[in-house]
Amino acid sequence: MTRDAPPEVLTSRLGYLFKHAYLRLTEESARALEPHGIDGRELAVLAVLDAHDDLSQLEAAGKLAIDRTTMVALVDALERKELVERRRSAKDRRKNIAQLTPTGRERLRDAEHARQAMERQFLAPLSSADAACLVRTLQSLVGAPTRADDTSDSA
Amino acid sequence: MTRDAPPEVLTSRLGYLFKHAYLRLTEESARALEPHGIDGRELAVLAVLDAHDDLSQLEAAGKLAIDRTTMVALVDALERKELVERRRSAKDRRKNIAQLTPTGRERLRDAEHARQAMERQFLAPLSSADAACLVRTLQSLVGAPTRADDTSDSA
DNA sequence: TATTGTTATACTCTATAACTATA
DNA sequence: TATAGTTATAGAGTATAACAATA
Repeated sequence: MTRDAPPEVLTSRLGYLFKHAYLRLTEESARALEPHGIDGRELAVLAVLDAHDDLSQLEAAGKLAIDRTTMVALVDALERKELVERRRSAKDRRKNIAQLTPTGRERLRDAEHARQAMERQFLAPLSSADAACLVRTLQSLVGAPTRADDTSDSA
Repeated sequence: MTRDAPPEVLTSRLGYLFKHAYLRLTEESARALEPHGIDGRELAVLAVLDAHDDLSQLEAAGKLAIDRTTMVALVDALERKELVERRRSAKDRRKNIAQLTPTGRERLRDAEHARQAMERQFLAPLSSADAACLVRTLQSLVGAPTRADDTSDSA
């Protein structure tokens, strides 16, 4: 792919900026996590399962804002890597509780260090004030209620 | 999809923030552009073709950082909508020059207004200083050379 | 030989529909 | 009847390989 410097007509667009920031971070994330045998999405799953006790697949999917069918494949992969175990909930036998194995907890810790180092390097071109502003504004935009949320759960 | 408030373990991740900012903006963009019959990617193509004279498909693809095979389908769709025309370059008959039709120029103007209004609304939760900081830091991160660029054109 | 556009193909991510087992 | 997990399937979006026309 012939890669030019992006023209001003693109870098003034929020859509272009978000997309390419995301793409660049995903690349760096894959590079940083590759030695740990997982990708950024899998790391996020591990982090959520570690942060909340006894989450079912559906509950974890809800926190991650991913579909339950996507969650199946994600847990499959993590189980194959012996980082996560499924067990039926005793209270509700429809539910699969997904929990980290001891190996999974180790992997999470190591991979989180790699992720944090990657993020520091990613933000290195910015002043610390600008980096803080970026994170804060993104949190505000992502956490803020969507227009679609005004009525019901339409998205 | 059961949508929870995202837990802190996710909103502290740059990957999560970029991804969901991008997803939210894409939703709003689709909504804002829908009356104009195009999506954000098509609008970006129109804007690039309008900003540079006599771009070939490959040259436009380079500016947009998309693959030439993707460009074919994109120009196909825009040509079907009679917003863009292909013509063979007289200088190099391998090249297809893609240029806006008069209808395409009108559509670009109208859709750009819709996009700008959408972006203003999207950033409305932020102070104007924060909004400016967000755009500036994103431009810095996206425009800055990637580690992969240090050596050659590997990505 | 290399480049441009094109087509066919495949891969990833995601969502929808339908099935099963439980409730 | 409704819910949780699963499977099959399909739709975006993107990339690779191969081909025709042109350089």
